Amino acid sequence: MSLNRIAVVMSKNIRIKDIAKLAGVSVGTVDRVIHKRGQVAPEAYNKVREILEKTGYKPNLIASTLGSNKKYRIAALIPNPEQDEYWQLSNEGVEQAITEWDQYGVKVEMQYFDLYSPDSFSTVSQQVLQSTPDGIITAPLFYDEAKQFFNSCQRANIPYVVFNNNVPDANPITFIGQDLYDSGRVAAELLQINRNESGTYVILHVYDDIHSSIHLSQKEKGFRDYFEELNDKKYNVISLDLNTSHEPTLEKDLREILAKNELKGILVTTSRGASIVSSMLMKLGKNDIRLVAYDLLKENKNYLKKGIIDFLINQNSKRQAFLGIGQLANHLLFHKKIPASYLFPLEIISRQNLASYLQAASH
Amino acid sequence: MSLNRIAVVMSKNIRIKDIAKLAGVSVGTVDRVIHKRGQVAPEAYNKVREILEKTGYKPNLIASTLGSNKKYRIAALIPNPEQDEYWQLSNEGVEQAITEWDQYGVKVEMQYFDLYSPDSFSTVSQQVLQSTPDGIITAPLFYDEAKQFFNSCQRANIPYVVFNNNVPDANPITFIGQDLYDSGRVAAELLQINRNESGTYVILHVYDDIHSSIHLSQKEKGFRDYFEELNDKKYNVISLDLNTSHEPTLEKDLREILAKNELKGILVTTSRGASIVSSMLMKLGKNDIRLVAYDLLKENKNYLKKGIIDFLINQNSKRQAFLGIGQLANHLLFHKKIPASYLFPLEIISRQNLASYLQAASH
DNA sequence: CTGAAAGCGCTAACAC
DNA sequence: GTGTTAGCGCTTTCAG
Repeated sequence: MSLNRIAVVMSKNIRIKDIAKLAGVSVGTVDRVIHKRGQVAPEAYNKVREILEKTGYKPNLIASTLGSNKKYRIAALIPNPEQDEYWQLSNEGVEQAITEWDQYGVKVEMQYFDLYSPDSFSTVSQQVLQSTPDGIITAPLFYDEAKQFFNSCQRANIPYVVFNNNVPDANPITFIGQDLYDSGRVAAELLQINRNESGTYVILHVYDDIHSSIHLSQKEKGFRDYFEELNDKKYNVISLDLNTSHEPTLEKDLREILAKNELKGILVTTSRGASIVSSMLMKLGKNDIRLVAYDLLKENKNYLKKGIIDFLINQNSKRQAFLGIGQLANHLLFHKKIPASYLFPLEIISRQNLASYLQAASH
Repeated sequence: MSLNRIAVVMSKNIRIKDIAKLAGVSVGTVDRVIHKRGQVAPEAYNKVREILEKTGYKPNLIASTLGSNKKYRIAALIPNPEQDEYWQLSNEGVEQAITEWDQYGVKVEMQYFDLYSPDSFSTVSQQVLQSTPDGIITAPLFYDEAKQFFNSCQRANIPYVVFNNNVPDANPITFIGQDLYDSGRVAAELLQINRNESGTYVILHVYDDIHSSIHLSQKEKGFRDYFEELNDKKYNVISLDLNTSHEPTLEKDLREILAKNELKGILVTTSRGASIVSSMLMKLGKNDIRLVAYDLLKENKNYLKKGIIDFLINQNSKRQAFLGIGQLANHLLFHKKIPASYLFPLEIISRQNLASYLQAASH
């Protein structure tokens, strides 16, 4: 019975058993060559490889996971969701992933660190390492501490995925996030489009913290480049850091900025910075100033509906976390090839398409 | 040994075997009550149900599919992809689904009908029925023919999902598409925003075919409502049908329309209608007219990059088809509850975020 | 270095 | 009605 004959007769998927028979060895040996585990005589090895090629054998992943009956533990190292609504969304993504992957024997343990404390990150990351998970997902907010953590992971041979923002030389199995430079460009476009009058456009980093500076400066670069490429002197771009959490100070600073007559548009780079800017704009009755901000936070959605915020750019941290865990699980469970990075589209949300996004998020 | 005790001791997932032991029956019986197959004594039935509840039993889908070793055939009844790039995208979605679901024993057979021929749809749909697939996915472009087809499906007890556009009383297991009314509103907003000068906004149905009229009129309604709600006489909205495929006629008509001085913005409702409008705008050097169109067709992407098209609204027909098959497969394989409709977000694509979408589409 | 065999959790045919 | 059992395709011990 020739190979061809077989291929024709049983167009059914070919099994390890079939390979074994064709190669004149046992399933055990075939398994050994497929997974490179254990020693196999060169002769047998070559024969099996050959048949594997010829038949185009594709392992049945379902049977594989069932057979190995392995349980995997993934550690999710993220900022405390109670500190910030943006991170609450990430947390929801993790929770969604937990239910999704539970049936495959993948458990996800959440580990929260203090959003504002590098030390907290270090401490918790140590704990994570000590628990020797099979995989890790994290958002590396603090450069130095993250770097050290990743080194430890590499030494311990634990695969990790990075989401939200990347850091140089992180070398995760995959990075999940957005192109922040383009994000800044999109924001600029939304503010400027159709607006041919001269005027000032300001980019505000509200509640900015040192750790996110790289993050935000990329947005700023995109924002500035967009206007520069227009090559039109009538557009004036300025950027401001309002990195205090003292509300009165913030309000005072903002009041000054917003008072400028020639102010045409504002981009707030931090997702939770948008609400205070919105409320000030509302108080001052400035209806002709365009406002672009980030993410579907509760307040942001409200100000979008009211028409104070004109556009939101969705960073989709929920899906980022969900997908990150999915990638990790696929890597662990099915040994799937994972792309080095998965960049999310820059979703533009206005009052008109908000509902469509909210609804889609619920599935 | 109390239930509690067990829950604590083995936080491992509970198996059918465990249920059987706890209920004092065999796995066969448990299986019968879970799947309502075969007769079970009321007593046993209740006991098992009770244990099922108490333990919160979740079937292991992996084992389930492996054990049942069933093969499913899904028929995808879509327009010939060679006739239209939009449908080519759907076709790609189907192909993607094929590789995705192959390992689960789900085969998808594509059946093409002529995009412009209701009769072709009828003929092909007959063939599909005769092949008695386990599930069907289709885009019901022709109302009467689709209606009849769905009736037949119901009689044959074949589950079907509808995507792209819905028709009244289709009653699919799920509908996958977009909110077209909101789609029109989004388009209007993108044309009008920041533009405070008075002027005319036109909605063009290019190459419109009778069959898609409901489809397009919903977009038109959204478009008109947006402007009406602005309640400002300075905006003038008109709509035009250019339902000929005779290019010279089309060009002549277009030239007339575009010549109007007060024309500020155009929405082209059909995805492939955008390119001719774009090329005319370019030829006439009309740079101050805003253009909004649909979908990431090759030409549309080019005109977007060139700045002729300002925004594209992405209908994502590729993902629609992919997801539709996914829903069907989940229904067949895992008996998962499927939402009655899955509405896609209205994605706004500009020159600035185009790359982010193209890249995301490749994963 | 290799083969045999016992699982993984669920399904479904079969016997009683 | 119900229990038993042989698979599904792959993994992983355990002899030899």
